[in-house]
Amino acid sequence: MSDQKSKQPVDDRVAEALEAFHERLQEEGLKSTRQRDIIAERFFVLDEHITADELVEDVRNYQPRVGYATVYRTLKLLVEQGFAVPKDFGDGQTRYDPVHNQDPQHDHLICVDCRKIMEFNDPELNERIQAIVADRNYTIRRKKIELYAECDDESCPNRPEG
Amino acid sequence: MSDQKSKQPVDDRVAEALEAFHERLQEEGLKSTRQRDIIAERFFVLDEHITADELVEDVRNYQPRVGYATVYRTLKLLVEQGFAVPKDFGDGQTRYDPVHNQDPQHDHLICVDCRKIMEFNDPELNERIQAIVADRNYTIRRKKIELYAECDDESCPNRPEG
DNA sequence: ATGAATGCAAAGCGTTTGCATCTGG
DNA sequence: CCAGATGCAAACGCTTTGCATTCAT
Repeated sequence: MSDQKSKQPVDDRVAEALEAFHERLQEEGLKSTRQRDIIAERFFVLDEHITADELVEDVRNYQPRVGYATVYRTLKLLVEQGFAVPKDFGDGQTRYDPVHNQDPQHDHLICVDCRKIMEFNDPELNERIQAIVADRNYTIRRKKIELYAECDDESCPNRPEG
Repeated sequence: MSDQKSKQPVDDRVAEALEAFHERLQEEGLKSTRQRDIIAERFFVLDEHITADELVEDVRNYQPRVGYATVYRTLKLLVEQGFAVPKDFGDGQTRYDPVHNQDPQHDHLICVDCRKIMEFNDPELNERIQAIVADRNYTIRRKKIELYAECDDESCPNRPEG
């Protein structure tokens, strides 16, 4: 029922990601600004399927005057540099997942009723995918797997509909 | 006028789909109008990963004054009634796939360089997915699987590199 | 100091909606 | 007839961009 991601020290993971991000900025000759750092840090801390909107709101707790443009630009940067992956679950806004060195490519199981998003990582599934791609002489870059289903949570408003 | 993609009787499949669509309209007390019929027919005929925009352009060959609103509304109707599935490949616009009774749920392999979209259907993959969902006491409704990879086509740009 | 980053507002883009007008059952 | 469908334009929500200002290096 409950699904915890890991007991690893989250702060360490965040710090590691931030350090790598900062390194990359230097390598690229880009600047490390206050808002950029905060946005990246909060992005790694939140660690959810965050929308730009949610991130703006959160970051404004630390940097009240931050603009959407800056957050979008930073998200774009994070994606370009491989620290984030954009996801689309069909609700009109793009969500972003941080890419941790450890947990590389998880997939998603989404309840069609309550919209709860559960992550999973299934090695057998990944093997099969690898085989499918290799059979066709492709070289895989990334995958997007979303399973839409009904969960059996009591709190799920399984509305019958008309 | 030369755009057949299989040797199967495409016309039959289209006719079948149209008939089913028409039936459904009657069941729902909805009307069968000229533009609605054309849009649905062209949608089934094109049978690609069509965007609303492309469909409008195509339909205007038959119904010049058709508006985006009508096409979007018809696509929405097709989705609601189970004749179409919206897909998002991350390029900013929604694409639609017709749902044929036969070929139920195919997945996609997309070249990150030339954007070519290849369909596939892998029973083993489907089995594993079924297991993943069942293990968590979910009931699957639909899935979205997109594999982004580099193809080895000669016509594919961006091929070599470092 | 100087080019990059920010914030604001305005523009873009795909999609949806309000409304007056048509049309099919 | 009359609810439902259409076409147009305007509205919408998310995302991007132009530009003057600010800031890191």
